[in-house]
Amino acid sequence: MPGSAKLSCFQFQASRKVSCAKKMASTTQSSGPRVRFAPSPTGYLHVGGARTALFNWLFARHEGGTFILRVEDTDVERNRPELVDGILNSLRWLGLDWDEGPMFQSQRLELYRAAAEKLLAAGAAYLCYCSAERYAGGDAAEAAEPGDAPHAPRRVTRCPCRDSKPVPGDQKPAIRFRVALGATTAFDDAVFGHQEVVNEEIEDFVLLRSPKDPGAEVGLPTYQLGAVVDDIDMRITHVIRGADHLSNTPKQVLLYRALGAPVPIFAHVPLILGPDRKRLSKRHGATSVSSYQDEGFLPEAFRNFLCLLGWSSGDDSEYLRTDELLKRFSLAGVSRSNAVFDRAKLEWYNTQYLQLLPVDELLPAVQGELERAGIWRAEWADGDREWFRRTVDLLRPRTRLLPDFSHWARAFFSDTFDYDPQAKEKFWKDERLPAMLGRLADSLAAVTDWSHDPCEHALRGIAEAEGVKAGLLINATRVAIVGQAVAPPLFETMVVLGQSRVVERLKRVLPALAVR
RNA sequence: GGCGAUAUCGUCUAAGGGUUAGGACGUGGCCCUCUCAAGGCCAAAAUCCGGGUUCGAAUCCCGGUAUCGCUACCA
Repeated sequence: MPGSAKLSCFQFQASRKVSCAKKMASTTQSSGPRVRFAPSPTGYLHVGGARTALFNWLFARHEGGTFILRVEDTDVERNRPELVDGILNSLRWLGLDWDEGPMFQSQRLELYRAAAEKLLAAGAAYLCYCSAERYAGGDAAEAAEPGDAPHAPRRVTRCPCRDSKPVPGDQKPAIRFRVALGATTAFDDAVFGHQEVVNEEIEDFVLLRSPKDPGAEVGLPTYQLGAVVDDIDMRITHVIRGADHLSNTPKQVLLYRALGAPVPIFAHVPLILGPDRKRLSKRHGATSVSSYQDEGFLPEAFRNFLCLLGWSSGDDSEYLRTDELLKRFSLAGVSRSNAVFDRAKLEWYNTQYLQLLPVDELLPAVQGELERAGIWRAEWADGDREWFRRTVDLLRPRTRLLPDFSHWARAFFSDTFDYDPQAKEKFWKDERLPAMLGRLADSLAAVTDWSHDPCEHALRGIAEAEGVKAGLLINATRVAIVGQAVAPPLFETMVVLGQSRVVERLKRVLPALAVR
């Protein structure tokens, strides 16, 4: 059996790597748990992956451990290296910072090959010359059209190469793990509890693929080998990942044992589903983190929402800021059943954060949005910062997503804005309005102390003189100065816009009104 | 087909043998009001089915069903 001699290779590798990665922070080496997030660059970071990353990150931070990032890019067919940056950016946007990595499996191939060779030498693995088709044996029916050809019950197929001395065929061999029969494999999952399977149910899974490249001696590692070898090498103590791996875990437990390494603690987290309770996929619309970023969600809101999908603090808290999350997070709170991704609730979280966040924390996000819209002005960052702050504060109870600041609230930041036809239709009906608004413009122009009450007095005075309800004039004025039916209370809006702008916009609108 | 996992309002979840089964989103109503939000109040809304164990079961056990996952030289 492989002893500590086998392990020493990994220990050496591990310590070398760590000392390299940590050469700057050489002071206090954390002794807490070590966890990792290991995406593969076959797409953008999707919400399921993001939540897995979040749980890992929360666990690491809560426990004072280390969060490691590893890119699992061993599938050359589906791999898209250019996607890595996007994944890293999404993690950064979510505020999930990592302590080590990103490591790339494609750059660590020798490690996996060495491990496979050792297993081979120890008899824990064997060479398999079968093509994938031949290995699958009589199971070709599986590829047939669904609906017909019911499956024949079968046990896991064992490759003929396993026992007989294999005859090399025309293709180079893959290396398969030799699952020991007549035993069971068990582990305790931190979320799903004790798991046990009889080894007969575990197929002799591939460790190293047969080389595609005619020149290559050995092939690329499969997920099972790569993940286990790396988790050993990186001294991962807790493997927190999606529940789709629960059924694979016994294979990995077998691998840890065969490699003479301690088995980490596994914690599988339930999957995220679409509204139809199918696994969340593109069919359900936006599934990538970046698309939510683009839509104008706040990362903290998104994080809060994601965290409460499949995890509960145990009490009734819904609104949990990051420090609160960090304080409370534990694997014990992770649910065992899959959760439906509920966009409406996500939006609710966003409105909550838009309103409850200290304004100053919101300003950079709003600035970013205005920049995107091309209406940001540099003076709002320094001289007029207080004005900007007040305006954002005034607007935010009515915002749901960041683009609201540059869409319906555009008139607060720019002099070029559109008038909503429905708003005009609704509030510019009365034929007395042109005259009243003209008078209001004059009256407002004469105000000396431009603030809430004088504005209100001016308007109500005119409404009274004309014998109309103040509301009529208020609503018409709102449309005139911001182009929208939806906006903050009128007199606060006036104060924020400033006297000259309000008067100018009222006058500008008069001709159009008179025509009606 | 085999193996595994899961099952509480439409959705996210709380209640680890004794509660009128709680909260949140969403939905409906009312209040507030200058539009629209926000906010406040109220309402409807659930223990998958069947057996056990127990004085007592959402909770423990068994069976069924449904759903999800794995069953790849994907991860």
